[in-house]
Amino acid sequence: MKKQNVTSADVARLAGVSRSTVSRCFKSDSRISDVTRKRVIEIADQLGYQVNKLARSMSTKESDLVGLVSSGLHDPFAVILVDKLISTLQKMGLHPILLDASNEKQLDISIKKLAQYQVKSIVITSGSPSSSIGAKFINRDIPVILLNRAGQLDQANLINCDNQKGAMLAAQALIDAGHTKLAFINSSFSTFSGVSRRDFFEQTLALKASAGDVTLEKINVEETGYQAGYKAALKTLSQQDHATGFFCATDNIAFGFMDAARYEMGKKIPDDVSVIGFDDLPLSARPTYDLTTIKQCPNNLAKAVAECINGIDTTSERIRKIIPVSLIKRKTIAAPPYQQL
Amino acid sequence: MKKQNVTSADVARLAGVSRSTVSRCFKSDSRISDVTRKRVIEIADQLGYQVNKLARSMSTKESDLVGLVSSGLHDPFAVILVDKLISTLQKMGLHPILLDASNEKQLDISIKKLAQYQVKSIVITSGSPSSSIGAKFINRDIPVILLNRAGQLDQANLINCDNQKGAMLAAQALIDAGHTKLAFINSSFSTFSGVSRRDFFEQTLALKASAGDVTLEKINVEETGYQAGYKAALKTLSQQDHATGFFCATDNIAFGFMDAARYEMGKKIPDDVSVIGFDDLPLSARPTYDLTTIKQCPNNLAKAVAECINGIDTTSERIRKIIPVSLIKRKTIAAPPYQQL
DNA sequence: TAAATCAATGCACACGTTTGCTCAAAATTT
DNA sequence: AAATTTTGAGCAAACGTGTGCATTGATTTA
Repeated sequence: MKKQNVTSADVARLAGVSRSTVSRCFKSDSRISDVTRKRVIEIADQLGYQVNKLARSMSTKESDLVGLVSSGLHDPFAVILVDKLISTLQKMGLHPILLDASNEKQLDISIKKLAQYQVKSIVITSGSPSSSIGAKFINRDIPVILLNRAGQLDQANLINCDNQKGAMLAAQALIDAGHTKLAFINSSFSTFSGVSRRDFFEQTLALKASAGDVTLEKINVEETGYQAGYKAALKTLSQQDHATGFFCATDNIAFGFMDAARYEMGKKIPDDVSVIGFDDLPLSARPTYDLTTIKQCPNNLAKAVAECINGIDTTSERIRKIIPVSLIKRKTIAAPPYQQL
Repeated sequence: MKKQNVTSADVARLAGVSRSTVSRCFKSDSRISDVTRKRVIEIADQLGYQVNKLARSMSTKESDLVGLVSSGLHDPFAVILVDKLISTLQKMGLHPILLDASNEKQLDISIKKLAQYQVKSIVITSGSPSSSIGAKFINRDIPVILLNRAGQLDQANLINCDNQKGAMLAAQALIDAGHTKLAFINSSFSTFSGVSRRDFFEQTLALKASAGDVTLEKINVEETGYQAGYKAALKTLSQQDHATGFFCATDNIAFGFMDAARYEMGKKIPDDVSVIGFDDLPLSARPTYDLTTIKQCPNNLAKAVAECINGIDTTSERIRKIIPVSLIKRKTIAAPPYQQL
């Protein structure tokens, strides 16, 4: 009992023109007299006619559809990023099909289907899809954009926030405050961003260490996000001679760390321990945490993706883009406590 | 320089069969000899052939695409809900196209495009799209599902959490603790859920009020979410004889309320004021808040949507579904302080 | 005024599937 | 062995649109 779709033929008949003319009325470039166009559009509206994009795509071999794969919306920064991505794409007239990558098996199936929809491009945010899957897309000439994610794929376009600069700023901030016993907190299921930050952090310290001596403890916990930070605090702060300056791979981890430090271990922040995060989530600015952190701007990341998608047609070059970060000073870093005489 | 798509004709040629046969090999129902099917599929795999869903949809007039409109991912509960929706739909072999409804104008355009993609159904989560838009879809026989949202549209399918029960439980909890001066906190840009909870809260109190006397203050603030709660606390707690039992329309509002109450107004929770929220966000269980709240289960909501989408083919009846809620007792409700002798 | 240019529109094929109908061969029944 | 049913597979039309080419009438140029 489905109502028959109203098609271009219908409006053509009513307008007394050919289907071609109707078709051209809905594209900007074609030369159609203003008077005809106006009449046709009017009749189309009246009939409730809508272009069938599926048919159009088939004919033009182009599509407004974009695949957007994210490993669930559990990580708060991922949420903000996806949100920005969606609205940015929408403004460009592109339509994202979302894919959940939490379940690797499901993902494998679904990602294939994405190709079946002839998506214009596929953007993979930090998460777990195996690189072999991305390769499949490249085989079919569907451009792949890796966002804040490892770049195993040679042919993919890469967009990353400046983890190196961020890690450097974090190191600098802790050292400037006088800390010498530092630690890096992360989940052992960490994403590319996490290990990248750790490596650059370590690297920066190695440079500084020549001046004074600075120790670095690398802590990985078999949890993710908030829970990882929580567990990490329990573990490390119970030790006799624990570190005093903590760089958490993400703000979310920092929240867990702070909560456990305060409520379970009775530590004061920043009096007893200093903490710095990465992301600058909205929650970080709230009085509960007031977290000093490295800000990466989702807007700029989204903008870069947009430019990348548009640019892909024109250039065959793979794009490599680094998005700047900055230090946001709040209230979780202070001088280390006066400990041993 | 686009690589030519490999089509069913290509695999047909190589397999020495007709296109029809290839087509039927990828559908379950048709009668094709096992040996042919196996050979065809093998060749298809080898060629990297993928069904072109656009073409298929055009032929079958069916689509795996589903429109999912949400007013941005700012509200934390919305995020969880959307997340569950995406993974649930994915499991069903459906592909959600996400639409951001924050910007009403953009939305109007984008939602039209959704129809152009011949979506199987469109689900609108709590948010702002005008009801007239929904009506457009119904005109085109695209089923509309309203999720936690007002049901102005007669022909739409409705799925809501049990706001009535929730409000009742909240009222009961506060009254049982001994509170008589109650308040309801909400954003003045509130969604349907918010006003619904308020109305049921008031209604429940009216019943109780016959027994003892209970006052209700309704507070609306010109902010949203966390900020609304924050401002509300500043405003109401500065008054001489303020309420002691607060029902916040959402957990997120409750967080703002608690933060302001504690850090700006110097109140202790639950010693000075009691708070109850709605949603049961993960954050509510953390020690920072440990918020007593009404839990609504995103899983069940998503499941209901799934069933609804599936059921729509078979029955022409509009679906009305209420999803149960429950009270989660934590640490933000206690007896009111001993105030006036 | 004849020739050349141009603007507006129609024709018909292409895009990649699905599916009702047809048909031949094989299998089964009488 | 003849008649019937079943099985496997091909033909061709349909889905709704875009677009190169052809056509026609109007306008400009020589």
